[in-house]
Amino acid sequence: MTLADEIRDAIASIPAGHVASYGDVGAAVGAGARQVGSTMRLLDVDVAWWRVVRADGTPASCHAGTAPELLRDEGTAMRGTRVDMAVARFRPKAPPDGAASSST
DNA sequence: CTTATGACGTCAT
DNA sequence: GATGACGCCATAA
Repeated sequence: MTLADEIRDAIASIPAGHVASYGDVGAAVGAGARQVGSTMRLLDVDVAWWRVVRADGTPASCHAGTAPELLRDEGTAMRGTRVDMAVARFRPKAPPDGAASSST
């Protein structure tokens, strides 16, 4: 099990109409915010990356132009071109004790 | 082993 | 509200 797998699982658990910040996903997998983004790009995970936005609701920099449209299509609460984190914010799960270690 | 980069986060200006 | 700067940790070379 690697960060990419943890990240993929965490993002896959995000319901339509909601989003999670890289920080939330990072915490859920026991990693940092940047690790989520960089690892995903490098691993090319096939997940709903558009449901993963920055802490302030701005879409990921590499999809900053397409994410808002995908989010609105799912009924995500939006604030202009950004996501209304006050409503659409979703936490994949609580910070596990084994995700960071991935021993088992 | 070290150096460099990054789909980020928060504070200061 | 937007931009600049530093810190964070994992991955690649």
